[in-house]
Amino acid sequence: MYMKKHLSPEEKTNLSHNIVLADIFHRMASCYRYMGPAERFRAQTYDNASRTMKNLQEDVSTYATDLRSLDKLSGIGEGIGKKIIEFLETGSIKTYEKLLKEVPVELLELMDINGFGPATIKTLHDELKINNRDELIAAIEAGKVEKLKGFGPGKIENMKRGLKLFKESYSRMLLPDALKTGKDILGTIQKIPGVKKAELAGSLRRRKETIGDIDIITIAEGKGRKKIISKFVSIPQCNRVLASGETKASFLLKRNNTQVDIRLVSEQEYGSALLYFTGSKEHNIQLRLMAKDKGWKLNEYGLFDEKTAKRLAGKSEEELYRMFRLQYIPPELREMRGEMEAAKKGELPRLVELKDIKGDMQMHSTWSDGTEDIETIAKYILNKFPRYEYIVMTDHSQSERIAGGLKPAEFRKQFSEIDKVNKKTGKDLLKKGVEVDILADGSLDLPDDLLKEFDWVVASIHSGFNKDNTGRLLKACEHSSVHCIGHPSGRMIGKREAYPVDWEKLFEKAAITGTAIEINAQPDRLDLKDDLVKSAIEREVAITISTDSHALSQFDNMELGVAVARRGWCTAKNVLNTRSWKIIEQFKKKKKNNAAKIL
DNA sequence: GCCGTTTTCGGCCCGACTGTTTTCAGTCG
Repeated sequence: MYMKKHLSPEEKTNLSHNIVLADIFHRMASCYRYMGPAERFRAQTYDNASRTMKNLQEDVSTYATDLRSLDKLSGIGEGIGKKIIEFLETGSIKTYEKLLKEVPVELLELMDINGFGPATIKTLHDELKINNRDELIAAIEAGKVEKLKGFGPGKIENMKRGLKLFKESYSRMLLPDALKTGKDILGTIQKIPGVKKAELAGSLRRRKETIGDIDIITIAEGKGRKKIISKFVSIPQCNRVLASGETKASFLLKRNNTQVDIRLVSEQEYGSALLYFTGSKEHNIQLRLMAKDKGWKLNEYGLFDEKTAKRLAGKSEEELYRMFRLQYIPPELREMRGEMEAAKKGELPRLVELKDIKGDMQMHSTWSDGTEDIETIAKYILNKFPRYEYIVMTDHSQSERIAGGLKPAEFRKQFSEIDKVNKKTGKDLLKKGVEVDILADGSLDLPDDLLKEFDWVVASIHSGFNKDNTGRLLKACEHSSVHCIGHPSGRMIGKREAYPVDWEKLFEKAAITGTAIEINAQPDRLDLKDDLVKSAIEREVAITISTDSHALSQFDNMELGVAVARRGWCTAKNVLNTRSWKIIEQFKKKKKNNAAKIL
């Protein structure tokens, strides 16, 4: 029996058991799904267990004192509980190893691509002996697939699209995964004796939505460097060493073979190294051109006079930007989207920060498809996010049957539940909201008289992506009770492309009607994306940042939403939920008046 | 494999959409 009572702080912050188990259970689910309809319920069970693992607050080993405590977790019973314990004790699961012999793992990965289900993959495997992506691509090109029954041109087109998206996202991690991994490695490295300072650089520091590799800059002087490098490449997360020299090391991570590059620099060089390795490449090229123009030279070691080779700057990024007579440019803006010009004029925005956020504008409870009840959520927020003044409960409306969407009468019941919890906690934290479906014709999924009763109405498209989405969204904006458009583009990063929308028209309409546009902070959505956020606020559209949480652990995703807002040049002023609820009430009032004028 | 004021068996969200068909299978959420 796995017995562990006390965990070191290091173990507590290491979440990788959860991530690995979530991955294994997901693959087991795919195996069972592949085996056919008879196993579909087992498959679903494993997918549930996978989700539970992903959403756990603490490492699963803290729960795994015995089977009974594991059993309390939702979707974990005797069978899966035993497998978790087996994994913690031995590092593997026999049933899983056995399944992998029956179903090639590469086939399972195909199942994660949009348009590929178990039946499609089984046919491809059985009829054409296809085992992986490359063989599938070859078979499509050779015209073999189109000869199969049920594989018409439309389906093949769809498959090609899915494959293309998959290929693009294949080698990149989603931002939150990369952040977690990066911080984990950073923590390990900071503990190595002789490391004075260490910081994440690269696209991770710029908070791009997907991350290819992890860059870390560290300060370490002189003699001890060699020793430090050898410690670097022997940290437990390291799988294979690619390079290991005097000033830098590269290795692949055990978990997913992501590359990690580490640079050692002196204190004098730190700022220029950080600047250089943070990028973007285009931003750096621009800076180097400016340096050259002034008779200087800029590289990762510092800023130098070209003739005398005298060091002019390099200790900090601030110092370097000052030399160029530029405002300090935050990493999120270094994408050559006008930041140089703005910094020259001193017109860079003061970007919104996580601490500015006063509330969360979208979340789901057990009333629809969330995992926690309203009271649990309220208490959690009061404890974990004491600075929040309000959170808006926005369960699904009736059309979203699969997500347990609520009928009008049920929303009214939920209203009194919300009142009850607010009374009980003595705080006016919870607001009555809804994520109402925008139907195919642009009408809403709930009657107008009910919509008027909500404190906050988010309108979202969930189906019928090939309809006139622009028209539907414009119509939703024109509705006097709609305060915000939820996950406006409908994209799922690496899985589903955004549906086509005429963004100019939408932003114009949102600005005129006074409808807010959401930045949805779900890791695979990050929707609206950064460049569109920038064009939205240029047209003076109000932005909200929401986690769209379905579990307690997801409230932390606010950090990601704020990162997108920052990459989209948002100040606190652009973001509605940096304001008090009183101001939001004023926003709503204006919206109502505007909509009345238009209609 | 999980779950249980229909509890140890027998269910397990179910409708929309798409592309293939010409009444349906597969996929998605």
